[in-house]
Amino acid sequence: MQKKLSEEKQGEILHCGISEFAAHGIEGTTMQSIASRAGISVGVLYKYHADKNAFFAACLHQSLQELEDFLRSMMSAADKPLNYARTMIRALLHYSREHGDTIRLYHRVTQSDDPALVREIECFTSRLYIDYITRMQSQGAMRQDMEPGLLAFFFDNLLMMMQFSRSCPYYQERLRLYAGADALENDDLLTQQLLKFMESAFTFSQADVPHRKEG
Amino acid sequence: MQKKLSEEKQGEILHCGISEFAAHGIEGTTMQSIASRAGISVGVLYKYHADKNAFFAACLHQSLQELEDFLRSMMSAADKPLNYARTMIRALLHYSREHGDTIRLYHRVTQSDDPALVREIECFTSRLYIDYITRMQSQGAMRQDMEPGLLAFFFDNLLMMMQFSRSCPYYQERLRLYAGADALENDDLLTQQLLKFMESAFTFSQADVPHRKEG
Amino acid sequence: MQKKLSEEKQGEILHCGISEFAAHGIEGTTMQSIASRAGISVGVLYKYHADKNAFFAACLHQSLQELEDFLRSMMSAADKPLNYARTMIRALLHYSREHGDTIRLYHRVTQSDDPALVREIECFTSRLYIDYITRMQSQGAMRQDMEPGLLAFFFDNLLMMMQFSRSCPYYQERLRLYAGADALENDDLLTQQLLKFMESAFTFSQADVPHRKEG
Amino acid sequence: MQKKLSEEKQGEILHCGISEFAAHGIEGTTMQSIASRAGISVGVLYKYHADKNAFFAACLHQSLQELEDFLRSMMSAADKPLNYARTMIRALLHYSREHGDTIRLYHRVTQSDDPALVREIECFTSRLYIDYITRMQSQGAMRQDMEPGLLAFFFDNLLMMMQFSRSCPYYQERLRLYAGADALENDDLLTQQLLKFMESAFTFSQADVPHRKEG
DNA sequence: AATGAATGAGAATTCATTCAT
DNA sequence: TATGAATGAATTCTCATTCAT
Repeated sequence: MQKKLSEEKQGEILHCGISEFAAHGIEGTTMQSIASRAGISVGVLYKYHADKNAFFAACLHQSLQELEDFLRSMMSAADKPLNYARTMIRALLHYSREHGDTIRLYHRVTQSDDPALVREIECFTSRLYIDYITRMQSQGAMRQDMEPGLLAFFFDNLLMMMQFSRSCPYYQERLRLYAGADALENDDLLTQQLLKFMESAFTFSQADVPHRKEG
Repeated sequence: MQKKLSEEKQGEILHCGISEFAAHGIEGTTMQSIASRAGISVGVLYKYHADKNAFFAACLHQSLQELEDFLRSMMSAADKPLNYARTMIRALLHYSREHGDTIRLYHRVTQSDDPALVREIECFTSRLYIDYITRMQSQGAMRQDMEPGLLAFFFDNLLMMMQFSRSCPYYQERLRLYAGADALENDDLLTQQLLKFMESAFTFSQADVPHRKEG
Repeated sequence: MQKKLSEEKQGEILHCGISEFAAHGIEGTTMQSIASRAGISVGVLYKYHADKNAFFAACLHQSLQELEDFLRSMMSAADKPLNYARTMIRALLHYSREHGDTIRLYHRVTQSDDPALVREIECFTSRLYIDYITRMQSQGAMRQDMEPGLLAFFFDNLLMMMQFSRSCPYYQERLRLYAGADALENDDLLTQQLLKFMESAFTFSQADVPHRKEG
Repeated sequence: MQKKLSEEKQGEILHCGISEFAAHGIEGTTMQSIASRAGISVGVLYKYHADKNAFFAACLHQSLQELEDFLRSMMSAADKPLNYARTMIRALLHYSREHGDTIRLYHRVTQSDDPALVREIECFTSRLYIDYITRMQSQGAMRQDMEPGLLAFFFDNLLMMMQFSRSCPYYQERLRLYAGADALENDDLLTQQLLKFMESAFTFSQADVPHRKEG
C-alpha cells in the first residue's frame, strides 16, 4: 500500500465519494464512511483533498467531466432536427440508468446556493441547447415565436426532471404516482411520450393552426 | 391557564421552522435557532413534536396545507380550457413570490426518500391535473394521443421547475444563465412564454398538421 | 444540575482550566481533561467560552485579576523606600507558594507572541515599578544615573525569575542547581539575599565610592 | 555509498529542527515541516532519532554544544574582574542576535519538567559563574556578604532575561513596554545600563557605605 | 407548563509513526 | 538506504435531546 495512489485508485475514491454523497447528501455523509467504502483511511482523503468541501467539489467535478464526455460523444452522432431531442433523451435516460449516482449527486447540488457551482454544472448544456435552438430557429425548423433561451430552459427542465425521475427516490416515487410503475421502467414509453410532447411544443405555434380559438 | 399553546402560536412556531428549514436545510437548521426565532425554548418544541424529524414533518404538513388551500380557492375561479394553465401558472408564480419559503422547503424535501412524503406532497396536484386532463381529452379540447398521466407529469414538471426557478437559489441562477436576469423578474414574460410552450404541447399532435415532415 | 452555572461554579471551572493549562501547557491540555477535572461535560465549556483559545484567555484573565487584587492590597501597606522591595518580594514569594498555578500559567504565556497578551500581563506591574522608581529617584532615595525604565525592567526580571524559580519545575531545578535545595524552601534566605543584591544595585552608583578601581 | 548521512547533513537537519522548534514550539512543530525544510523525508528523521522527543533532545543538545563552544572561546579572552561581566553580556547579546533560534529553543525548554534537561542546560554556566564568583570573593574583588550560589543565580537570571528579551517575542514586547523600542535595538545602552546595575549589586555591600540608613 | 443548562455521542481534521517499495 | 504514502488515534467542536427547576 505504497507509492502514490494510482490514477485509477484516485478515480475509485472519487466514485465512492460520488456514491456516498449521492446517497446521503453532503451533510449526511461522513469522511469515514467514504474512506471505509473505498478501503482506505481518512488520512488519505485529506492527503489529496483539503477538506470535506474540497473533496465534494472534486467528486462533482469528476462526475460532470464524465457526463460531458458522454454527451459530447453522443452529440457527434445525430444532428438532424428531431433526432436531436430523441438522441438526447435516450442518451440521458441511458446515463441515468448506468450512472444514477451522478444524477443524484447533481440533485444534491441543487440545494447549494453557490452561483459558481451553478455555472460549472449548467453552462455546458445550456450553451449546447441554446446554440442548437437558435440554429434550428434560423433554419425555420423550429418555432420562431419564442425566446431561444426560454425554449432551451423549458427543454432542459423536462430533461432534468426526466433524469431525476429515473434516479432520485423522491422523483421516482412521484413519477410512479403520476404514471404508474410502468413508466418508471419502460424507457421506450417515456421516450416516446416525452418526444411527442416536445415535438408539439417546439414546432407548432398557435399561428400554424388558424382555426384554434383560445379557451 | 391556557392549557396549550394557542393555535396561533403553534402556527407561528411552524412558520419559523419553515423559514429556517427552507433557508438552511434540515441538517443545517438547529432546534435552537428555530426556538430563538420563535421566541420560545427548545423544550416547547419537544413538547409538541417528538423530535427534529417530526417537527420538520409538521412544518411541511403546514405549508402543504396552506398551498392546497390557496390552490383550491384559485381553482374554483377559472375552469375554461386554456385559462386553466394560465390561472395555474399565475397562481403558482404569485405563491412563489409570496411564500418562497414554502417552495424552498418543498425543494428540500425532494432530497428525502420516504415514499409517504411524496404521496403527501404530490397527491393533491397530481390528481387535480390528471382529472382535469382526462376531462379535457374526453371533451376533445386536448390532444388524445398521449397518456393523461404522463401529460400531467410533464405539466407538473414544468410548473415545479418554474417555482423552483423563482424561489431556490440554485434554480434562480440557472434561469438567469438560460434567459438572463430579466426572465427572473418579469412574471409576464415567463407566463406568456411558458403558456405558448404548453399550449402547443398540450393541444397539437403531429396528426393535426399533415404537412410536417419529421427531421 | 440546572439553572445557569453559579458565579462560584464558573470560577471553579476557570481554576480547573488554570491548573490544567499550568500543568500541561495550552496544547498539552484537552478540553475533555478540563471538563473531567471540573466534573462537567465539554458542552458546558463551549457554552460559556467560544473555543479553547477563548477559554484559555478567560483563565488567564481570571488569574491576572486575582494577582492584581492581591498586589493592590499588599501595596497599600508599605511605601517606605526599601520596604517596598521587601514587601514586594515577600508578597510574590507568598503568592507563588499559594498560587503556583498562576505563576506556571504565566510562564506558559511567555511562549505566546501576541503583543496584546504581553500588555495585559505586564502593564500593571511595569507601571507600578516605573512610577515608584521615578518617584524614588526624584527624592534622591534611589540612584539617578540609570534609566527608570531599565531599572524597573531589571527589578522585574529578578522578581519574575524568583517566582518562576518557586513555581515552575524547570526553574525550581535550576535554583537547586545554583544554590541547593535549601534555597528553594527557605523563603527568608532568598528574600534576604535578593534584598541585599537589590539594595546595592538600586542605591549605589560608582560615584558613591570614589576609591573603587575597576578590575 | 555514504553509509550514513554526512556529519554535515546531520548538522543541517538539526538546525532545521532548531529553527522550527524555536519558531513554533515542540507541539506546534511537525516532523513533516522539519523534513521539508531540511529537504529530506520523514523516514530519515526516524532513522536517526527514535521519535519526536528524541529528535528535539538532539536539537537541543546541538545548540547547547554550540553555545558552550562559543562561550568557552569568549571566556578565554578576558578574565579581569569587571571585564568578566562586560564580556559575558556582550558575548550573549551578540549570540542572541546571531542565533536567536538557540535562545528561543532554550526558552521553549523551560516549559519542560525533566530535571535531566535542566542539568544539561544549566550546569555549564552555573559552574562557570559560581567558580568565578567564589574566586572573586576570595580575592576581595567582590562583595563577600552573599552566598556565591545565589549571587551567581541572580547574575544568570539577569543574563537569561536579557537574552530572552532579545530573542523571544513575548519578552521583546515586554522590554519595549518597560524601556521603549530603543532599548530593544540599542545594544550599547542595554549593556551599559545592565553593567551599572550589576557593578553596584556585585561589588557594594551596605557596610561599604556606613552613612546609608535603610528606608 | 415552560425553560434552557447540561449532556455526550458523533463528525472533521491533524499528525506521529510505520513500512512497502 | 531513502522515501513518503498510509494509518488511525486523538482532539476540537456541535447540537439533538433530556430533565431539574
